[in-house]
Formats: sequence, C-alpha cells, structure tokens
Amino acid sequence: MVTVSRTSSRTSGLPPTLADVAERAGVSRQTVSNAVNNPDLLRADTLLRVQQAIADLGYLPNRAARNLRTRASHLIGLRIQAAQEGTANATMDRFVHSLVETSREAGYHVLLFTGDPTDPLSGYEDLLRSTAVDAFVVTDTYLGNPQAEWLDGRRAPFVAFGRPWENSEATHAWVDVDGAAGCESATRHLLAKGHERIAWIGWRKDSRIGEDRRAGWHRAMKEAGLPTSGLASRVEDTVASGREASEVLLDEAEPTAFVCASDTLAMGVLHTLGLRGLRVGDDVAVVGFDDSQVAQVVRPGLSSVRQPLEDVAIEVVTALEGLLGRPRVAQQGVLLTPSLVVRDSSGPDRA
Amino acid sequence: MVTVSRTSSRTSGLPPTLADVAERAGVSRQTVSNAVNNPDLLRADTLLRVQQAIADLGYLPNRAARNLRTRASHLIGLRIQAAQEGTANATMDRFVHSLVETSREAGYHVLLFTGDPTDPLSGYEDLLRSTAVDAFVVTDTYLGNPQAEWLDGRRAPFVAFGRPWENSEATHAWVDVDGAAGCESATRHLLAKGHERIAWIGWRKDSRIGEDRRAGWHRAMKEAGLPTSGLASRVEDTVASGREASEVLLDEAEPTAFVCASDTLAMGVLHTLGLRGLRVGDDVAVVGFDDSQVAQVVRPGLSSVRQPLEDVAIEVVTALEGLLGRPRVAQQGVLLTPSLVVRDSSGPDRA
DNA sequence: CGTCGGACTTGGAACGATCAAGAGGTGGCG
DNA sequence: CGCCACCTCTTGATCGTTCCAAGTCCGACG
Repeated sequence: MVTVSRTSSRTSGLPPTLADVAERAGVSRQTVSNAVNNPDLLRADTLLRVQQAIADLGYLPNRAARNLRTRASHLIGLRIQAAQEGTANATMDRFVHSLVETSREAGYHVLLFTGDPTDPLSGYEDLLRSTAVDAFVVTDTYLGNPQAEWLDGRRAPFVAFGRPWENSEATHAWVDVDGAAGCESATRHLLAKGHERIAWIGWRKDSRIGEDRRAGWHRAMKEAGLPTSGLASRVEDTVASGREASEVLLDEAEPTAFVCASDTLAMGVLHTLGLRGLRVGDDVAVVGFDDSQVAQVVRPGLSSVRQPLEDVAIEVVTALEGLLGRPRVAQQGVLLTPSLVVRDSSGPDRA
Repeated sequence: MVTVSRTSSRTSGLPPTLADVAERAGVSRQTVSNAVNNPDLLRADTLLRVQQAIADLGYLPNRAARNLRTRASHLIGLRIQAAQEGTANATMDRFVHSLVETSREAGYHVLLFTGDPTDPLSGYEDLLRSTAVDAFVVTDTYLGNPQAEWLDGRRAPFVAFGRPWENSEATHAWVDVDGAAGCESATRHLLAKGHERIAWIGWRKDSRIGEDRRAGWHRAMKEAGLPTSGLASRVEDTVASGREASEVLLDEAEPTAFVCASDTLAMGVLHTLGLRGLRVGDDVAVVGFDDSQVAQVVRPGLSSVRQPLEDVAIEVVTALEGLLGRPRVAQQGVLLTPSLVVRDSSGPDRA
C-alpha cells in the first residue's frame, strides 16, 4: 500500500493529475505517463485499465507541468500588425485561419502578439526568453526581414512567410507565393482574350514583392512579342493612386486591359473606368491581386490572383515540424503558385 | 559559500534562471523572485543590485515554471471560425487585433484555436482541462450561446462578445454593441436629409442581432411619424439577396433610401441601383453596417455603421481582469454605441 | 543589558509532469 | 540449473518558479 502525500485532487475541486489516475488504475505515475505518450510500452490489459481510469476522471495532462519538464510549449508565436485599414489585413486573416487549423493538426496552438510597428523586432524577444513559444512564424517581411537574421542569431526556430529577398544566402526556412507567376498567368489570360496593350499598375520600385509581380507581367508581354514601354506605372497602394495612375495610362498609352499588383489598385482602375463611362470588362479588362472580399462583391466581379494561403500554412507547419522535431529536418524554401480567379472584369473574348 | 547543485546555466546554452541571477547578485532565489514580483519588499540597494544582475544576464522568468506554480497561464483562448468567406471575418479581424493589443497591456496573450464548426463547444474543453488558458473570450454567439452555459457549469472564466439573447437571467460578463442604436442613428441621418420612405433590408427573423438592428430603424421611423409597412425585407446575408430584396422593394414601395443590416446587403442594393441607372446617393441613399473594407473602397463610398471594436476589446479585457483578479470583481454586461461613418452613398440633403 | 518588533532574507517544499535508472518477473539457451 | 536478455512496471530526481515558515540582522525600548 502506498500512501499519497497530498489529498487526492479528485476530492478537492482541482483537475485530476497523473497521480490520481495512477492511484485509480493501481499503477505508478510513470506508467500513466507512458500510457499517454508511449502506449506501445504497456501491456495491452494495463493500457486498457489506465485508459479507463483516464476516461473516468477526465484526465488531461497539465500543460504547464509538461512544458516545464520538456522545455517546449507547443505554441507558435505570430506577430500581427497594428490594425491598419490596409489591404494586407484580409489576406493575413485568411492565412491566420489556415495556420491555426493546420497547426492544431500538428499539435500546436497559435499565440498572437503585437509589437511596436516601428520596431520589427519588438515582441519577439520576450516571448523567446521566457520560453513562452517554441517557434515563430514571421510574416511581415515585405520591407526586408531583419527578424530572420536576429532570430537566426538567437537560434530561435522560425519559418518566414516571404522570401529572403535581401539576403540570397539566407539559410532559414521560408514559404512564399510566386507573385510573378500569378501576374504572368493573369497577363496571359488577357492575352488569350485578344488584348495586346496591357498596362501594369504596381508598387514603388523599392518593393521587392511589387517588382516580382511586375516581372510576371513583363515576362508574359515579352513572350508574346508585345511592347511594354509606357505601359507601366508604380504608385502607392491606395485606391486613389490606382485611379490616378490608370487615368494617366489611359490618356497616354491607351491600354485595353490592366493588371494590378493589388485589388486596391484595381479598384482605383474601376473608379476611373466608371468616371469615363467605360464598361468594365467589355471596354477595358482589369485583373487584381489577392482575391479580397472587395473583388468578390464589387460589380462587376473583379478577376484576381488568389494566393494559396491554405497551402502556405501547410508548408509553414511542415517546416516547423522539421525544425522542432527530432531529428531536425532542414527545409530551405518553398515557392507556391497562385491561381487566377476569373470574374466579369476580365471581359469577353475580343474579336 | 553556497554550492549550486547544477552547473550554472549561464555556461551552458540554456536561458538564465532565478538561481543564476541570485548567484550573480549574491542573494537568494526568493529575493530575486521578490525583486520581480514584489519590489516593495526589498531594500533599495538590494533591489538595484538584483535588477542589475537581471539586466546583465538578460533574465526573464520561465513561463512554464511560473504557470505551474501559480496555476495560471496568462493566456486567453479565442475560438475563431473556420474561414468562411463571409462578412463577419473582417469585423472579427479588427476585433482580434484590438483584443491582442489590449490584452498585452493587461499582461495576457491571446491563444487562437478552432473547433468543429457544427459543435460550438468543441475545442474549449481540452484547453480548459489541460489548464492551457486562464479564460475564454466567446464571440460566436449569433446563433445562441450554449458555450456560456457550458463554461458557467465548469466554472470557467469567460467574457462573451454578444448579449445573452436567449437567457436574460444569464449572469456572466458580456460586452456588446447596440445595433439598434446604430441603425436608429443611420435612419435618423437619412431622415435629417429629407428622406421619408426609408426601407430596411435585414436578416432572417431568427437572427436576434438582425431583429435588434431592425428595431432601431423601426423606432426612428415611428418617432418621425412615418410608416414602415411594406418597407422591410428579411433575407440571407449575401450580395445577391440584397440585390433581389432591393429590386422588390423599389418596385413595390418606392423607397428613396435603404438601411441595411450589413455592408454585404448594402452592396446588393448598390448593384440594383447600378442596373437601374439610379445614382447612388443622389437618387437613392444607402447605409450599410460594419464599415468593412468594401464600404471604404467602393465608389461611391458606402456610409456605414461602425462598431467600436477597440472599445469592445477594452471592456472585454476589463471584465476578464475582474474575473481573474483578486478579489473577483463581477461585471454584468456592457453595451456600447456604434458610430456612423458618412460617405457619398448618403447623398446630399434633399430639397 | 536583554529582549522585542520590524525589515529583510533564507532554505525547504511544493506545483505536475517526464527522464533515467533500477526492480521484478518471464522465457530462452547453453 | 544458471545465466542473461527482455519486457513491464516502479522509484527517485528534476525542470524553474513561487509559497511557507522560520531565520538573521538591526535599532529601540524597558
């Protein structure tokens, strides 16, 4: 007979512990632990008895205790941006959903945190040092990625959603969407409809993502043997900028179609067409990027390049499992291809 | 001289612990703990010495150990819906941002999780029993709130974003936005512009939120001594439904303005007006609800009722602090008033 | 001079899990 | 029969923190 030092937690209001289950099943703590983590080690009938006790008591391992012992929290940190009414939000929202779902299947939960918007590093350090999270998913990489270098230096496991544009030597795991391929396919789609003067409205030249997407448009045009000069514009990512840029382009280059680096810019084009009495799709075709809510509810529907965020999340979690698992499985980079969602703004085939 | 049982973690690659700080500062563990948690208990010079050691080593308390000892995780669980391409997402996104930010200030982090969409309870139990979170924020209450009752039964601390419509006897803490007041103010806004035939497009009658918002429109109309019969329509929350409903209403009741239960429905109205060659704002005014991205980028801009989600988050966290703090401070319910964002779809004042 | 109280510090014992190593029983093989 | 290997299960130690109760130091007061 073994005397237990403290009163069984079953009688107090506290959740049951390993010891409670052990007592009830007539085995030792370790055996219960094995029943949970390494069932193969137990004899079949013992396992069954322990599982019954677990079910009876409604036992679930205490997270804090397990975390302390195993030095792992099974939490993944994700920093979200201060709520800017910008375009990235909706996309990020879709990604977060997918990430949460995928991580759960891998046994991880997602911990959200924020940081000083002007300091891309803030927030990471505390979570890391207090061992609150096992790894990070770094998403805000559109203006370079100092986080990667910093985290690398601290040996902190992380996966980036976004390529290491600056540093081609970077060795960390990353997942990204091939924006160039997306815009190339959007441009080809318009070419196939008979358009020849297809304009580009993108972001400022210092945006690597913007230039990448632009390259896709450029490539498709060149392959079709069509000129691009005078057909490209680079502006801020706002509706107003898209409107102004499209007005200038229509006046000076007379394009019959627009490919845009974002749905926001595409909305600007739609505004311009509306003001000029041009029919969207029929007179001038427009394709956006991100397949945002806006693209779906505006009339006529806006064709748009859709990022496979569900797949991004899957790849991110796979990479994380590689980083955190034993043995460590390194994964370099994964580039996924987006798809084109065709709506009425693409217009009919041209004669 | 005190001999430490294990090698100082400072020399290994592990993060520093209380013991390391204590050794460096020449005090005991408890003193360091007090320096962190109850600085008042220390003599000024001791405190300074300990703080210096903490800074030198870059010490931060190990979360798991603290959680284990104090039986608290300082984590708040938030269940998010499976990514439905619906209207609620953008609103939820804004709320999540605010919640994360506000919780951080209160010393909490937000843990996201998902659950089987058909089972409003799934996901909660595991987190609760494994003591992974201290409390929940329950948001998906638009179809009743079985979570509240269930969580109440388990003595699990939680705050609901959404009123207990079903159960007026509910005693749990909640925060909600006064949808009726929002729609009342939207309707008054249109009345002030000279509209007299103002139609309502809302949700199915079994939506408590929808009926609440409708009540606001109804109240404003009655107070102005205007008729409402034939001017209300209740449909699904889709753009197509909004379009169809507005067509019927225009044909049968000839309203000069619409108040809608959502921006999605309002977009349907805009479609109808476009198809009929009616000028938005000038010929027919439209007001939506949620101030979504869509309302902001569509042309002309859509006036919309905006929920004060930042304030909701603040109230939610305040309530949580009351539930988790000592002594427990009960808080019943808080009802916040939304604001109206006026854009061009409101149209000019009518003669 | 001795003791008392307050301010500050201390070591030991949890919290609840896992790791490492050992104990007991069973079977195979020489 | 004896030895060892194997399978199964148990025991003690440990993760890093906070709680508890007792200890030390100091000046003050009788």
